[in-house]
Amino acid sequence: MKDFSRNSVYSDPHNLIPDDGIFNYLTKEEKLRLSAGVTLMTFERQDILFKQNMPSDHIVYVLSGLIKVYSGGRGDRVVCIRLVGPGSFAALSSAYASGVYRNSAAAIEDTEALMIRKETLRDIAKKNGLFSVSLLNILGGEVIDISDKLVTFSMKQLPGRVADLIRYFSEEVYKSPEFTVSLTRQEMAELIGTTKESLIRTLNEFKNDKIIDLEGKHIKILSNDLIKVLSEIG
Amino acid sequence: MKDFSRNSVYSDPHNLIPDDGIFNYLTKEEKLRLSAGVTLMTFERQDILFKQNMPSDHIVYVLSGLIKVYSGGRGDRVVCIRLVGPGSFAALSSAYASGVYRNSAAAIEDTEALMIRKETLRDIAKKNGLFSVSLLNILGGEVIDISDKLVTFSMKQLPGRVADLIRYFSEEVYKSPEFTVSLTRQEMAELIGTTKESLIRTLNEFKNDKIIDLEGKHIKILSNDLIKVLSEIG
DNA sequence: GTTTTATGGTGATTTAGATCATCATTACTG
DNA sequence: CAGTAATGATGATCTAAATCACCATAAAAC
Repeated sequence: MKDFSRNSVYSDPHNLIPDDGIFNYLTKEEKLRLSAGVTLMTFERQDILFKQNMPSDHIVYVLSGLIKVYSGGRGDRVVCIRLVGPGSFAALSSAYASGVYRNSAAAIEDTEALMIRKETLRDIAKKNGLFSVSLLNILGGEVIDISDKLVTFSMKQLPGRVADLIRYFSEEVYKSPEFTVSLTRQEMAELIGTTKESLIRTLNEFKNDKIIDLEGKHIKILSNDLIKVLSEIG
Repeated sequence: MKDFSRNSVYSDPHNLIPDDGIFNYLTKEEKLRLSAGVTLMTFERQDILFKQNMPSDHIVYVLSGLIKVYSGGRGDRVVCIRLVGPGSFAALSSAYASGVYRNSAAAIEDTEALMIRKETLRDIAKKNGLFSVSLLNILGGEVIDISDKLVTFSMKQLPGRVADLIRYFSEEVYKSPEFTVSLTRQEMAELIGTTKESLIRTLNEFKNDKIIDLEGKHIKILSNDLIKVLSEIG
């Protein structure tokens, strides 16, 4: 579904539009038109890609790196809605259902991304049914992912949520049972709706129970079965 | 955005497809084709429209009444993801991003709905760009709504969530500052991720504080300002 | 290199809201 | 119309996790 593979999908230096996934549905001519509405940008860790309530002119397509989409609420509390890696879009829903960005986004790792003018993308989608069906698939997937997260948030308690987080990292973001996270504890906590203190405690419980190996930002899953059980019983 | 007006959008008894909203983007011929893949169904309160994990053959378009889309989790805990009233779709995301229904749906009030074969809808969308752009707008709106709910769930505490619930009823479902809910306290609780006991207590606090008038299922907003403040401070 | 600012980590305390128990009331059902 | 089931309501208790208050590193800035 999502492609968070660790390297860039950007190949031909003379055409900004990657020969990849959804863009395969575009004709050569459409790619050219789209390319004219695209800017290639690089971001360093902590750089803001867009901010909540700003007019949403662009859709983001991540080529390499990793970004977080989050919503800053009252006070200094923050909820991280999702991570977006190579081959995935951010702000697609804002482009189709809002004149402003409904969330903020910031780079977690150094990131290369295409900023696609939303008007250009929408014009092309209007005329290319297969392309818009692909966009529908993507947005449908987003609805499902966020719904699942909503269910998780209101039903599972901390151990289950932390197990989910580890599964998310190993299955979708880093695609390995052993990985080095590029997020701080604070950011990890924001991803599962808790505080850094509670996250740290739960991670250490997992370590003591030999479910994971933990050294700073390096995590190794020792018992995938236990992780799955914890994730399922909540 | 959503149309939860209390009466049916279904008009012409000889054509199943309403002359309404998104269906205006279809040609006469497309309406006929779509109509061939549509069944008009009526449901009574508590009837199931579809269940989580069943193969998703149909999309639901509500003509009259009210349904809830929910996710049954571990144990007997349930989270209600959203209500769907006249003029809105259910299971659209499942149709585009999953072979099975990712949630369940049940009628809250007696409901008339069109069951639209998802293959037919997708075929038509593939060829009609304006129609699929409308679907993109709808799915984009769903992403935004659920994201907002996720943020609410992880940031606001009960008074704020109950205030949100009252706003949701008055602004989007019943479209009046005074209304009679067709949901049980249990169902209201499931909509904001709490228990019926806690919901009842909070509603009574609102009543004692003269923020609402409450008599059984009949609710009247006495101070919209306070509701808004509560909703905003969380 | 030394100060300052982020981050990681821990224990003690507090608290919102879940859970449990019980009863009243309404509404289905035979 | 009695009897059972579903719903609404309240009080007492319990608990998971937030909050608060620190300190230890690690990383950035001067």
